[in-house]
Amino acid sequence: MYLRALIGLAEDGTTTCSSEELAASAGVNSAKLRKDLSYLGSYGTRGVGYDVEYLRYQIAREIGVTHDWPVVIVGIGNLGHALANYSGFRSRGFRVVALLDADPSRHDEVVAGLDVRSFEDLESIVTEHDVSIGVIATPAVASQSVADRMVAAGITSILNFAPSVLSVPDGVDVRKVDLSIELQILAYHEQRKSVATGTEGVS
Amino acid sequence: MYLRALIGLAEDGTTTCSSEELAASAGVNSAKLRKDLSYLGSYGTRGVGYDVEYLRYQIAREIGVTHDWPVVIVGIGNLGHALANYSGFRSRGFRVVALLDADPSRHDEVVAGLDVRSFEDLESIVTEHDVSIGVIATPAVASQSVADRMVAAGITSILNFAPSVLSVPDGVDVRKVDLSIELQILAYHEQRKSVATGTEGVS
DNA sequence: AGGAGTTTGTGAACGGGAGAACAAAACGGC
DNA sequence: GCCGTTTTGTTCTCCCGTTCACAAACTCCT
Ligand SMILES: NC(=O)c1ccc[n+]([C@@H]2O[C@H](COP(=O)([O-])OP(=O)(O)OC[C@H]3O[C@@H](n4cnc5c(N)ncnc54)[C@H](O)[C@@H]3O)[C@@H](O)[C@H]2O)c1
Ligand SMILES: NC(=O)c1ccc[n+]([C@@H]2O[C@H](COP(=O)([O-])OP(=O)(O)OC[C@H]3O[C@@H](n4cnc5c(N)ncnc54)[C@H](O)[C@@H]3O)[C@@H](O)[C@H]2O)c1
Repeated sequence: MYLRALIGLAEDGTTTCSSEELAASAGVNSAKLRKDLSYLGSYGTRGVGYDVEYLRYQIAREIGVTHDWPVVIVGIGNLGHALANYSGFRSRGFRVVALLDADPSRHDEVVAGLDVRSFEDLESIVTEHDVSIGVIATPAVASQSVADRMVAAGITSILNFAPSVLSVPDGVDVRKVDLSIELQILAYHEQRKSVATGTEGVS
Repeated sequence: MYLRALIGLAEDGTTTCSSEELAASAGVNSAKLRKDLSYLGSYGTRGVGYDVEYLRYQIAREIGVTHDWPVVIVGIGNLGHALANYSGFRSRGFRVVALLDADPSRHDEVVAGLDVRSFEDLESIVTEHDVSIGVIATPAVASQSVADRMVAAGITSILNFAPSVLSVPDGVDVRKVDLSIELQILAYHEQRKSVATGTEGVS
């Protein structure tokens, strides 16, 4: 988030910023920001602040987005299409190298300039492009088997959009994005608001 | 997540489960599960476990998904289409009542059985359907102005997919889903793996 | 009826993130 | 060259979520 805020500041022509300004752009407390940055090193100047371009590079280097990461997306349905068409990944250091789907009727399609290919091609694509990050956008029932194949093919980081709990060997990272849960959390707070005001009490 | 795990167990015909089983389904520690459930009440039976159907209802009641929540989606581009077409929201207690977009050329379209309507209709739709939850799937530059309009119209919970920091009045909840950040976190861990093994050291 | 075996609910310990506060360091003016 | 001002880097404290561990409670078998 700090990296994104710095890119925004750089685009606005800002060359230097204080922890206070940067924290405001990122939506956090300035003490937290300074502490977070201190884990990377002492890249600021006391009395002055941080050099936007310099700090931007240091953070990018630390999180490993100085070079592009190849990514494969499996499951080119509603969500897979959106992800494939999303330009933001490219500009943030990720390059979608392949779109895979188990349904042969999808293999004719070209999405975002890429052929949708057979899931069977996973291993060869991973080897060819040295892919370590995979995105799962299949239905929940298929997600575990897709994850297993990914791991066997050599992928060691998985972003899972299916509402499922994946089990993977040690050394493989999984992050889950669960949109229904996000809405449910909002609904929970909404309900508490209405109960508090008595607008919509549930018997 | 517990609710989802319970629904899965119920579909499998399980009528009773222990904290250990349910925790495994949800991917958490069993002590944590028991403590979490204890905040809702004592719905288990010692020596036996939890009644799946009963606990399912109790959790659903607590988080407020016993009745449907109306939702509006603003920004019917790549992501908005996917969200509108997603059937999982409906089955988890959410009903998309309107799709809004600022671009008039999109207003002809019908997505998932709903007309794409003008963003100007926001206020009347919110009032008519008593909507309290809004989803923002517009570009980042538009997200703050969309959020402001939503809040003015009476929406008090926002799910934001744009990579932006929204500022809203007290009493309004915002949750942010940031897919690029998720990938960056995976890339960071990937980089650390390669540095550790010396495969891909960065000078 | 009573004891063995299970499983929940919860008190206590632990760990870590977040914020307040302040010393150290850099800059600028004179 | 020195002092006041600004802002970072870091320490200390607080608070909250997670986990362990165990007593209480329930079932089943004899
Ligand atoms: N669409 C959304 O906005 C949305 C929102 C939240 C969560 N999700 C989740 O994301 C996942 C995808 O959603 P969707 O709406 O795109 O579904 P979808 O049905 O439109 O697409 C799923 C795609 O996966 C492919 N597939 C199925 N099994 C496969 C396998 N074993 N290997 C490879 N490909 C396979 C199908 O052919 C299909 O093209 C689901 O798990 C869903 O719950 C989607
Ligand atoms: N597509 C993805 O998979 C993806 C992934 C991560 C994040 N995002 C984020 O989600 C957002 C949407 O992404 P997208 O790919 O769907 O973009 P998109 O450009 O395809 O769609 C954006 C839509 O918003 C509409 N819009 C613009 N300004 C508006 C306004 N003021 N009011 C109402 N509607 C307005 C546009 O007409 C367009 O239809 C972006 O912020 C993007 O960064 C998308």
